[in-house]
Amino acid sequence: MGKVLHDSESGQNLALEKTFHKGPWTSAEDQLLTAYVDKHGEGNWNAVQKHSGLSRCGKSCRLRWVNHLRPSLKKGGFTDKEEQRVIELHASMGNKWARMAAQLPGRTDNEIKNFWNTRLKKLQRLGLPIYPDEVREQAMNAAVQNGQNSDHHSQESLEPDCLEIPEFDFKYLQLNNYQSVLLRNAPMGNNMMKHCFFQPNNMYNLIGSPYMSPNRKRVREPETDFLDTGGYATNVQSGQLWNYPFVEGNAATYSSPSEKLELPSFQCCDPLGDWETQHSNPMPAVESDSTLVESPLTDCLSSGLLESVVYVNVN
DNA sequence: AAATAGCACAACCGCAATTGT
DNA sequence: GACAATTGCGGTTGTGCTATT
Repeated sequence: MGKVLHDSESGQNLALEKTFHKGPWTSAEDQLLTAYVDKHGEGNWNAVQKHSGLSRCGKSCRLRWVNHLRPSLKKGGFTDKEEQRVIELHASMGNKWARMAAQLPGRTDNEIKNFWNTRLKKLQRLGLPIYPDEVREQAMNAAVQNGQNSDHHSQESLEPDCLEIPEFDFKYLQLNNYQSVLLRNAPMGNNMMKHCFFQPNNMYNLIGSPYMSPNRKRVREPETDFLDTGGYATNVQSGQLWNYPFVEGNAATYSSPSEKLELPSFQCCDPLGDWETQHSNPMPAVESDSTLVESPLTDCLSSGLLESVVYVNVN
């Protein structure tokens, strides 16, 4: 890249201004950055280009180091255990990639984010639930317990700086009685019912956001776009407990101009009404990300948790 | 063989928080 | 306290590879 000319006010005097190289990193650049960090340590990233000869901005250097060059990074795909952990963490804290990465040694937020988004797309395309059955079961159990114990929202439990995340703690999940009844009374064979309930948005809206701390002020996106009715959400428009099918495939792309949902809401239907009716409606000829029905499980799926998700749906 | 879709990954961007002056 | 610089985070996009049609 090199340099770019910037017009001065008059447009006559052109000054050379340093710009930074973009795009994929070369091994030479990696070496320069690694050498710099070895010598000076992490941090002060804007000084890198000044002292190392790298023509990269500080942000880019930091990102490269954190995501690729750090010696502690784990290489290779996610193990089943790591997958499980990611799912649990996501169920617990949402799109808090950095926090999730802190719980997964050797993994970066970017890795986790990519993993999750890929997984999400895949599941959405298949019309499958985001969270495996066992995760949902745990959540439901916790929800039932919470129904008996209202002390789940203690100040202590909301302590923001408490980054220590329980193995899989759904104690923050809150369900009101109505939802609990719904869950308990859902027909056993009606997986759709359960799926609806534990789709991401719902899950998120069930969470008391314990990690969005008062101290840690970073509040970049609304925790929910739904009415907060005490730990769970209702659809603003319909007043129902369920979200309507969403249209865009990716969580990140599902947003209104003014506000963003943290997760996609591709939940199905009116749970109180005629799920059967809706479910029996002819579906669009072409399946898209906005298609919410469970599609025939003809796709070949990768091994691991995803398969288990498929399995529970088939049965 | 070419076109297309899906996937995995890398990197950039904008914004907000934090830190330094 | 105000401002600027730096850092960190999450969303998004681009690219290359592979599988499928």
